[in-house]
Amino acid sequence: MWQILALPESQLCLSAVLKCGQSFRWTSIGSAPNQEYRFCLRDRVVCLKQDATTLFYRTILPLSQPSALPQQQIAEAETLVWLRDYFQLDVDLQKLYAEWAIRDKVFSSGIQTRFAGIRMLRQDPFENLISFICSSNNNIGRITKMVQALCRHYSAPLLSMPDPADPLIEVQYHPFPSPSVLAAPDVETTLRDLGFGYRAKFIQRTAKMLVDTHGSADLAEKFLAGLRNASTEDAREELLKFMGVGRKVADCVLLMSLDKKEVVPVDTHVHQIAIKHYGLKGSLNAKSNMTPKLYEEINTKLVTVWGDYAGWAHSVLFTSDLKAFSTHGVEAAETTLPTPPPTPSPLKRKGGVSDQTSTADLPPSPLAGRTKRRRTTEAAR
DNA sequence: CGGACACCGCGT
DNA sequence: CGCGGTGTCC
Repeated sequence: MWQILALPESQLCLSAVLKCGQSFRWTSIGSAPNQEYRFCLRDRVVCLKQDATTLFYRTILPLSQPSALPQQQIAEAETLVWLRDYFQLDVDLQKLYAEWAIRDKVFSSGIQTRFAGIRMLRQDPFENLISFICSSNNNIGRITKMVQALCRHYSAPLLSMPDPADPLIEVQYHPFPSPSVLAAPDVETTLRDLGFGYRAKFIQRTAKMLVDTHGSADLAEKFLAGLRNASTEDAREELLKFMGVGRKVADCVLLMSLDKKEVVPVDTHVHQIAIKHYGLKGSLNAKSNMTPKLYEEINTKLVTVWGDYAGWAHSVLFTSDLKAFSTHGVEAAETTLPTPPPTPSPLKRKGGVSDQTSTADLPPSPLAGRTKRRRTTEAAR
């Protein structure tokens, strides 16, 4: 039943951090052995699980007949191809980490070992675009709920299965809705009622603009995916045309969906990291507005430090700074390093400047120990 | 062009 | 009050 997901480096199974795009959820595959993580991938639900040494996957097809073994094998083969694409397994991550460690002391002193195996996912452009439109003035926990509400409300469930943690609960797996569905005029009102606030209009307008411009949802999605072949500057220019998409959101989509590996999205959080570790001017206390000029300044600096995969490096630093991962890999680092740093995280911020990454911002991780599980019976992919 | 300011709702 | 910002106005 379970298939082996062959990995280019063993560390991935132990400490990969997966940001499941549409659910906008950070989770660590390695943090809770043998727990399942599931998400919709195109026409199916994919389950991931890992033991001490290996990452496994399996495929659940909708309406799948009990037998049909050949069909299942074909599906597993397809899933493997898609997972390799989704995890971008052809990118040699160890080589990248080695380069970052040479270029950057922050990497070589702790981060490199504690946060090994973190790779950028190649996420669907449309769902990622909408997810990040939701992210303005917002925190991860609420963004996750909003995107799940979007899926639950605007797409039919692919299938339903018992919750791995509690088999008495059936979980419905909804794919991300199509642009044409979200383009309907009444979507704005509905999303407002669902608590999306001013972002309701952005989502509806963006979806409508996509469908109107390209004629159909299918062509719209093909257009977005086609931006993978455009230059970073051209692709960014296209993204900035959408309502609710500024520089930060555009850069997130460029990096996480459009293969622009060098792009470093700058938010207040990254700003703090840049000040603390990379000599950017600014105060850790005063919240200065992010001007285009300052954005470029930070961006340029970080690209200079990290090189042409700067966006990937940024993801590692970002994860290491999340409170939910503040103790991640600390013990491993202590046993490996002769002189371990006394602080749990070298990047840990001080003071109450922007404490947006408290654990309360994060939804319960499906692979982390479940202490308090929400009663929701549906899961957006 | 850069600098204010509002924007929704939720958590602290 | 502030949040992993953006549109709009001046």
